[in-house]
Amino acid sequence: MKILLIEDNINIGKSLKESLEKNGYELIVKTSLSLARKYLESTKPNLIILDISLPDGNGFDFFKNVIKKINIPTIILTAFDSEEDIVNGLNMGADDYLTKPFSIKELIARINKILKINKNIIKVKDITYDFDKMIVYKNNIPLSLTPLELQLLNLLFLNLNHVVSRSMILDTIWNLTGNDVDDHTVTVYFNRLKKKLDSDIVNTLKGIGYRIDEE
Amino acid sequence: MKILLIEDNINIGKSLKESLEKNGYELIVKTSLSLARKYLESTKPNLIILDISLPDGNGFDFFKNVIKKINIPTIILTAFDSEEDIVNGLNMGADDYLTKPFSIKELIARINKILKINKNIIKVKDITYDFDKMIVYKNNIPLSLTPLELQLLNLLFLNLNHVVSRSMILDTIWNLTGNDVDDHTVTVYFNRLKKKLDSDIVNTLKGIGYRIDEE
DNA sequence: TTCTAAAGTTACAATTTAGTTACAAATAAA
DNA sequence: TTTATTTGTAACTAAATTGTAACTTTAGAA
Repeated sequence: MKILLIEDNINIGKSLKESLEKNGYELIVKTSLSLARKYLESTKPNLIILDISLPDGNGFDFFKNVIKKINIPTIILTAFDSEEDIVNGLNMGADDYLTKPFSIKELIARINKILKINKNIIKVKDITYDFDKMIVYKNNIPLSLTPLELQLLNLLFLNLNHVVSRSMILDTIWNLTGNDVDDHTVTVYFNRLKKKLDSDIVNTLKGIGYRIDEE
Repeated sequence: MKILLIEDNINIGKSLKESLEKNGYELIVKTSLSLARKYLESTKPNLIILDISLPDGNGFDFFKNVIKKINIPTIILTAFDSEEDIVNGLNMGADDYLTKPFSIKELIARINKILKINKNIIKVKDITYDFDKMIVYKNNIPLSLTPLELQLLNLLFLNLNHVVSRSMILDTIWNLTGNDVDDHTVTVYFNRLKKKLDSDIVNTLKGIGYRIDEE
């Protein structure tokens, strides 16, 4: 498990590296937002620990503009301990917010919790979908889906509990801005997908789209 | 959303009740573990806020022996602020751990996070409308509406507390700039919709339009 | 209170939509 | 190159949705 620490205080970086490695994590430390951004271009860590006050900018903005888009769980770790900052950080979508000075053990406990929750595996009824591996299992037995079927299912799982419209599907999977496109293709694909899944996890909303619900 | 607070300090109970109710939550307060246990026999709240030091026992044990078994998300809220207690509480499986004195706003932000509050749900009387799933529930039982009926209702919910005129309906749903269009179609649709909803949430304003009011 | 226009109600035929199956073209693998 | 797999299209079926017409009721103005 890879954790990225964005923090300019070198002492914190050093002591965290030691503690986290003892707990089986790999810690990468970046001391500025620009270095972090560069790192994130080529690597996707499992979790980010983010300081707010950094030499080349503000962590809140970085969270909103960069991290949210690539969807990596984040703990904000900062000296900014005002109620407003904490509430703001949490409401922005940070998975946790810790104020300095902090307990390393507590941080590790909170990291463990978040990584446990943010497993990239979703199970709905008898179907298990692994986002990282892009594998679909039915009762733990891998299904063989074609690339397009997989993309389709991926889109549905990415929008778990949300309706995905046919036009969005055509747009995302076929890169077509649905106007005079053959709409039936979507129907046929869902038919194939449903047959392979042999499970009623895919809901059809006539005239609207398709949806998978969490249980 | 029902939240159970297990806490013997009556002042905390009172101020939390007020704040949480402002945020759309229902708070039930129990001042001892035995009372809480009794309550949990007949009801399943969506979240529990648990104090540790209670007149008839220890919150940690209660969490392990009672709450974990019925699997309800829990925030531990206590004066026990030692690193050991915090780590212990989190590792036991509590969803969060806050120490007293605490900020009510932060608590609410953490509650929201845990409940993953979906702001895209509106409830009016016995009808619940889920914008994400595009489902309408009557007393939590899904109604089967046709696409146009759903669009119609969607329009009314989007304009909650505001009148939607017939011409706007024709314009939005039927893409017609209402002139010589058959106006009665709208009437018929509202008739069908009202019949399915079997609830008096849709108000008719003769000569003006239709409206749904928040409670 | 009466009258009238607006809204409610019911029934039905026409249309739309999704599901299904089959097949040929395109692509990838042996 | 041959073979297998994947992909897009077409034709058909079944079912639900939709719009209209004809008739009734209601609310508010005169």
